[in-house]
Amino acid sequence: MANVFEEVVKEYHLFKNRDALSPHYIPPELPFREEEIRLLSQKLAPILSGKKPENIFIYGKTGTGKTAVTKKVLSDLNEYAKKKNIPVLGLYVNGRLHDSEHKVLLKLVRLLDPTQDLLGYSTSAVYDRFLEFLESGGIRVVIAIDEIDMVKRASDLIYRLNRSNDELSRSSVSLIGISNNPTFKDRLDARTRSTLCEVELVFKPYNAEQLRVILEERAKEAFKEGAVSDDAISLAAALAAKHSGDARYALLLLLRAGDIAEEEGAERVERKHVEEARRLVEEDIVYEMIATLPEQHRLVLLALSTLRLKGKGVSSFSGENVITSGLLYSYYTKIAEEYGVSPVSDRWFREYLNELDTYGIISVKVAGKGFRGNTRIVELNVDPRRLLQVVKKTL
DNA sequence: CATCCACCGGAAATAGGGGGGC
DNA sequence: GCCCCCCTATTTCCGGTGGATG
Repeated sequence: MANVFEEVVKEYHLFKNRDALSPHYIPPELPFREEEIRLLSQKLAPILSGKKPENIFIYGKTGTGKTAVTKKVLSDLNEYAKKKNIPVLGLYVNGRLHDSEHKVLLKLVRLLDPTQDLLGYSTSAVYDRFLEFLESGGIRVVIAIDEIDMVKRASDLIYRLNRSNDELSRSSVSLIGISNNPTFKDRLDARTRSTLCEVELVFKPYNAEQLRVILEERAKEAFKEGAVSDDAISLAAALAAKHSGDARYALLLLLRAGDIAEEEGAERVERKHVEEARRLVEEDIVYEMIATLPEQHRLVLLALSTLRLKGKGVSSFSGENVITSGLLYSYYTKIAEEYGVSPVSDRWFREYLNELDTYGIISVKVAGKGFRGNTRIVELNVDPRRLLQVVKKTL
């Protein structure tokens, strides 16, 4: 038998460096973010002459380059400081991965000194070690906390880190908070807000033209010469522009389109591959959302898709089989019991239906003729089989 | 036409969980 | 550590809607 890996590991014929399209890849150049880079580095520059930079709050929608710009500036800062032998460090922490004060502090200590393992120590012990380390080396740090809105009790963390400047004489701590949640800032108490938001940077979404340039540049990295048509790139750019100017989405489209083209052995990535990729990506987003829905919502969807697949429903005056909310409710209660979950009241069930409707997963409409009063019928907007798979996996 | 039915959705009551003050 | 308060999720209550029914 031939080596199994001969089969599985196949050569790409279109991709040169597929990773260049991955969301984690930081390109050497960040087009259309020169101004943001300049501002950010300018605000951080005092740290190189022994002064504490102001704290900075960065806000912008997903895929506007916040993370890439911050990482780029921090890595340049580190590089420069190392070269000039200045005790300065830029640290990057993702708040989604380290979602509590304690976890962030642990991560910081580990970044400063990978040999330290403070698992199991109290928060204040970790904090003390952190300060000790800074002060002993006279190190000034900039701490960037990405997706800071995901950190529980973020204001405590901000307050504590900022206050550490009172206890440090030779060193300092500056913060960069990054968020794409517009309500995060408002949710902070006034004191924390003024602490964190000494300087504010807003990243605007890219437009279609800018996205096209970004994609072209990245495609040069990722694909072999002539392996992508201009059409494909323009379409991906246009679609992403509609998708609130999200560059990450644009890159994902191109990546998936590339995969599809590879798969079918096409000569080039064409428009149709991007169209196909878009369907896939869109679906993925929907099913991802479904998988992370609260349990009760998923049970409602489970009940609905099961009914649909069984073809059970009430026939309307036009002869179609439709599902009324009342019918669905009684079936949902049954399903919930089966899964050992106590069903919610019919009133709240109706709220669920409305929510799922605003998400676009289902549609509810007043039935009109053939049904009493304001009875509504429920329709499923996604494939019931796939939904069933996704939901059952999570129950 | 009067009444019924099946459901809609607002408002108030309640429960449960977490944070903050002492 | 304890208790209270607040916020959110949910239930309870109930008047409303509009076609069906006889």
